Amino acid sequence: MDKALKDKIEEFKSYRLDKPPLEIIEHYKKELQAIQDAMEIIQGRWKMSIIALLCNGEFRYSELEKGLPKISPRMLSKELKDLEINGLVERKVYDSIPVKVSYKLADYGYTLVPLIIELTNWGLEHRKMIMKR
Amino acid sequence: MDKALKDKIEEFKSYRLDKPPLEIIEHYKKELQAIQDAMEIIQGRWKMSIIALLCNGEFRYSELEKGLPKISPRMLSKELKDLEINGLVERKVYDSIPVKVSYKLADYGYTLVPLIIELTNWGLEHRKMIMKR
DNA sequence: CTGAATCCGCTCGGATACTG
DNA sequence: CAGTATCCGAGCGGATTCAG
Repeated sequence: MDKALKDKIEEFKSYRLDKPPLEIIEHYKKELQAIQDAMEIIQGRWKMSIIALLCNGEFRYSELEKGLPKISPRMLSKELKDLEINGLVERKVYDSIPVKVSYKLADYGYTLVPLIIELTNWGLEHRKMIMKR
Repeated sequence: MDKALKDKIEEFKSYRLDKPPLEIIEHYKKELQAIQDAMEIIQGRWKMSIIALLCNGEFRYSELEKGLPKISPRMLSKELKDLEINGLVERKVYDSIPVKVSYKLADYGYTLVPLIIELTNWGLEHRKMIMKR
């Protein structure tokens, strides 16, 4: 682990509440609830991947299938529906033949961008770490 | 939605790759993989909550149970084991009577702090949004 | 092309009881 | 106190087939 990271970790540790455990639990209740709320939305193997793709533009159903090579149509359609219900994704149907459907991030979906960025960064670093071992 | 947020969203949109979908998929492959790696680790209803608590100090098993009122002992012990295997959490046993076991974040666990922060922020905002509706 | 329908195994996660 | 053991249901998620 390099020094910059070690410093960073020390900085993080300094954020700690530094109280008896039961007091921490009491003071931290609201934040903990927030985390559980957030996790409920982004739960599932595919949701964040779909959102991350859509951060970069508009995609058709079949394009999303290409971007997520291992997803089954059942899952893709289910996850998209979930995301639409939660107001994160917008679905648009073009009345052409054959039918064309495109998905894009709703404005509300863009509020997840900072999270996506952190997730990506951590995932990249994590992979590096695993490779080293 | 307030103006500051709208501006933020516009800023995010400007990050977009702005290429044909299939090219985006190609260029974005590595990041997408990173997201899936990360999600695999933090997957599950309780993992991030446990890590978030441990960001604030050291907790005993029974204290964690108090902090996560709805978790069953089976889940708590399983999730803690997962986190330990992934090098995120450290487990320490004190040979007293009765036995005392404490859990704390490993250094590697602290690398998740930025993610926790974003998750918390988004969860708090999301809750506000839901309330308004 | 964009899914919906069906079937099925597996794991997640809860409830309860029990142990060193 | 810190878990383990056992049982169970619900839903995740894959594979395949079919429809508009």
